[in-house]
Amino acid sequence: MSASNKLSTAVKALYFLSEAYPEPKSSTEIANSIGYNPSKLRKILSYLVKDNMVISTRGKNGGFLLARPTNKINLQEIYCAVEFRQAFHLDVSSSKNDSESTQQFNNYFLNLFSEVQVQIENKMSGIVLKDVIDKIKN
Amino acid sequence: MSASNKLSTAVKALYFLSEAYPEPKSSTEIANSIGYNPSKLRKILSYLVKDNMVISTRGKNGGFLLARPTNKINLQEIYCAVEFRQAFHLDVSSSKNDSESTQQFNNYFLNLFSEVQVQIENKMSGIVLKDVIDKIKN
DNA sequence: ATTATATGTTATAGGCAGTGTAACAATTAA
DNA sequence: TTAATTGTTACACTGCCTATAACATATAAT
Repeated sequence: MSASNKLSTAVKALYFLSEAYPEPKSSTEIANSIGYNPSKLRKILSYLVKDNMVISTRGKNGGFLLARPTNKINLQEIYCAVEFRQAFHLDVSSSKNDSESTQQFNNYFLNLFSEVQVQIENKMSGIVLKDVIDKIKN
Repeated sequence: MSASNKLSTAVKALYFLSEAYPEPKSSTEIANSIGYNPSKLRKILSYLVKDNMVISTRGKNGGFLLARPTNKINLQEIYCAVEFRQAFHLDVSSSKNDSESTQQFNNYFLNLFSEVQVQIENKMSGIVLKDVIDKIKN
């Protein structure tokens, strides 16, 4: 992948917000709790805001608030929000003057990897934030 | 992943060697054919030699030769030979002074991703070089 | 033996992405 | 009006991959 530091950071932040709910929390508070840089965290949280998983309010006493119950947010959604590349993405070097067979190999791997990508997406879609939280709490 | 330029390059080279068999081919010949740098290609081929998929002979009239029939080489084996990182590898930032819940989240994703990794390995193990060649030849 | 040729390995320079941090603009509640 | 907070941009640093060259090692042919 490189399986997304951003994904796990987002999940940790969402967990923190779910525990704090309904009190909004600042990026500094969250970052201190999960051991991350406030500025980078704001960037990640801004993606979650755009995809309606988190509500943000600026200004004094502002902060971030969970927008949905934890069983209405799945991992695939979080992943897509924070990471633009597919989890399992293709990286074959290709140019126009490749031979025909080279291009066919490239296409073969393109298809193979998109199949794998679908499997991963299905798996992650089936896991909601609540599942993860329940599991780590034992 | 980043799904391995090296993997597809190795497969292209193995295909070229299977067509040339039993005549050995030099890294320069192969590289020209598949559009790659001879020096980098030698590095990749050296891994295939170590894992007994290819035989190399140095010196005049030397070169590379396929060591096994194409139905006895699978994609997973090629991948492991040329790429050290797992196809789907974990990259969570962790340090000693992480909170307990942070560590639990890290472990959760570690497990999740290793499950996915097993799925990918199973899929790639089931595909032999011959399958790929047959498919690209239609 | 010598030579030509090929692999195997090391080195180097450049690019590109991710990281960690700071700084600033935009916004808003008090 | 002010203080606080998000949202965004910038920057230096690192690490990894790429592309290429150069050199050490080995070997078949002569």
